Amino acid sequence: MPPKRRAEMVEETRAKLVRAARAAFAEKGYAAASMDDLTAEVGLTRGALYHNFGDKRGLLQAVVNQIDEEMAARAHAIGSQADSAWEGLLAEGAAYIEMALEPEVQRVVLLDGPAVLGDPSQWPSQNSCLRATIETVEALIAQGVVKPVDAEAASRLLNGAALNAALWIAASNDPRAVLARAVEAFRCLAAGLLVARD
Amino acid sequence: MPPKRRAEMVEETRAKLVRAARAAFAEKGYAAASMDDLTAEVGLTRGALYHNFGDKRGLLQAVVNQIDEEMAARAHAIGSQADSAWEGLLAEGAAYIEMALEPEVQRVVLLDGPAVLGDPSQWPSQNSCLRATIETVEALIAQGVVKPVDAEAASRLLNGAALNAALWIAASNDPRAVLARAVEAFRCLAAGLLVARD
DNA sequence: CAGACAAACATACGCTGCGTATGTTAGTTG
DNA sequence: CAACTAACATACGCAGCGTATGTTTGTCTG
Repeated sequence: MPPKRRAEMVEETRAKLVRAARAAFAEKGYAAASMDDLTAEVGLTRGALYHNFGDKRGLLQAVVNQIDEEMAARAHAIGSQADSAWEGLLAEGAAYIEMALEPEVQRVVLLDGPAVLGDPSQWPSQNSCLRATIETVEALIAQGVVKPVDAEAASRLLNGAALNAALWIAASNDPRAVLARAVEAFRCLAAGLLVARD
Repeated sequence: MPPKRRAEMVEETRAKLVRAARAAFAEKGYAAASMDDLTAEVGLTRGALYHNFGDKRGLLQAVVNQIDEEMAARAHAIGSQADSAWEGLLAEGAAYIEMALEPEVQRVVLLDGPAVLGDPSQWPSQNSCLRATIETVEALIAQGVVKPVDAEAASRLLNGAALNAALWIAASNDPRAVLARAVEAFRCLAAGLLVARD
């Protein structure tokens, strides 16, 4: 094993802290997660935490950024393999809803994130999911598939709808059934963006 | 002044606590609001709080219920004076977006509420706003104006879209301008529920 | 290559704040 | 009017965050 450089050690420490925080925040929620327990689980102390991330919020920010980027990557991968750009948008929305079913996403990104860090669109990660949706909508407008609406406004509402659907599904007794209802309603609403039909 | 009955005193105490909590939660957020300061402002101590509401969460629940009911009443009043049921739904949505601009609603009901109390639809207040929207949608379906979609699913997504729009607006530099963009996009999405157009 | 310097943590401390256990007062009932 | 209880206030313990202060280990320079 080659001797570890300083930078590598730091990166490893940060990664360990973020990994532990991800699990703790998802399981207990931000407020109930103890920084002492968190750091001890990976053989560190709070000293490492406050050195690397400033404070508890800083750690949450790092966790949120990581998850958010993973979500955007997954959503984009799913959306890009659809037959048409329009179907891509719908698939992207459905994927977003499904991802939000994971406790990590739900608890950390959708519930505690906004409450502790404020409006998601102001986050450093710039809410990757939102940006991806905006680009897709803009492309659809350019293709003449979607009406020349405000792409950002439409994307934000679409994402908001998907987000709320996810909360609904997660709290339900029969997630699979509710998921189907939510996706159907999502497709229906999104159709409002299309140019005249029939 | 007639001698105050015991029940009246209790009701007055509860009202004072809820009023103080509303202000404190809206201004500082749930986590940063101190129960000591809160109660002292209305000449009480934490003893009164834990006796009447059980714990800090209980107080938040009471505050949320109160605001939620006020919102539903306002939205219903606005929606019911529209020319048609369809315009009523749109007006209701717009009203919901506008109400969410108030710090009280935004901070307490939309951010801290879900994070601390969990999914809003599981709240004792049953999320009055959602119920109102569902009823409106069901009526529109019965009238043949809206496609026979899942009323609950559609209502939840509509509300979610409005909610997200509100967060966006509140964080923007030019709320009035963004409000207009959001309402326009909302009308556009909602149109997806209509039966065939043109 | 030795000494200085700073980064990367660990340790120790204080303070805030929640919840609870225990008092105290005032109203209600038999 | 005496016993009882609801409605608070007071007092205490404890967890947890942030910070101030050590300590070690790498890195850089003359």
